[in-house]
Amino acid sequence: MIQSSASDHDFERSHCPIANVLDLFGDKWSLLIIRDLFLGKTRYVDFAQSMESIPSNILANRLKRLEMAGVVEKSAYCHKPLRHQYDLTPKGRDLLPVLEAMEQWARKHVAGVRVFPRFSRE
Amino acid sequence: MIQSSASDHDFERSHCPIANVLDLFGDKWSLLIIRDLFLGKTRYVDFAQSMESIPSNILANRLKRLEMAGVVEKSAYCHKPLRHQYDLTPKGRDLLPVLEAMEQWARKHVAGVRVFPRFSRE
DNA sequence: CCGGATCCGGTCTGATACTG
DNA sequence: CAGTATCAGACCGGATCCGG
Repeated sequence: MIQSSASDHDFERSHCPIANVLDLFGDKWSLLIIRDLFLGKTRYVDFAQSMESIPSNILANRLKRLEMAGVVEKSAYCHKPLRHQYDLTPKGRDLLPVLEAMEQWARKHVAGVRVFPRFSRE
Repeated sequence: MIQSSASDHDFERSHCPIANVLDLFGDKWSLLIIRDLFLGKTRYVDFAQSMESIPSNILANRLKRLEMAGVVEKSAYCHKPLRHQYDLTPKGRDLLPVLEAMEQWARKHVAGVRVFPRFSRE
């Protein structure tokens, strides 16, 4: 029997917590959007202008994904003309330790990084 | 002049710590390999068999990238036949807080995750 | 102008096959 | 065992276009 049964590798993607996180945020942009949300940005253009110009289709796609994942919430803050804003949900705010850990690592190991004006912790 | 000068967006990819980390590990597999290294795996086949079969070319590519980034070290543990092993460098071991933060988040927010037998903290 | 949607070329991913 | 080769298809990034 060459095919292994499910029991002999315990950390499939679906069961491993790290893999679960990476399935949601394992790309170059998602966590940068989360970072910008922590830094107080809320509107589409704010994200688009920050972080050396993320392509607009990628931005729209990621915002949708983050919204579906329940870490970002979209709401209208103006109806005429229609304008939206994006905010972190509690689930999204719980990602702060991940960003902080990354920031610490980069501060220690990557030369020339610029330190944040501290994430607004709430 | 349509092209904007470099000075008007402060958090370019090259200066933002988060972006720096994501440039190195911002994909679905790299941090899973790091995780496996923390869990004590050292050989190519160990990685290949873990994490629901990562394609072998991707694995080879990521190992090379991680090595070039200085977080993983490759050495021969046997010369006849030639066998290699991979180990975390101190720089790589400093990624533990990132993995822990992700694990915590998944444990809280993703259903059905299986908890690690605690990363071997050294 | 704002918030995307669409199109398109190019790069990267992933599955499998193959080699030393 | 430890990768490399190949190749189709997914995804990315840049530009442009469109409705409000």
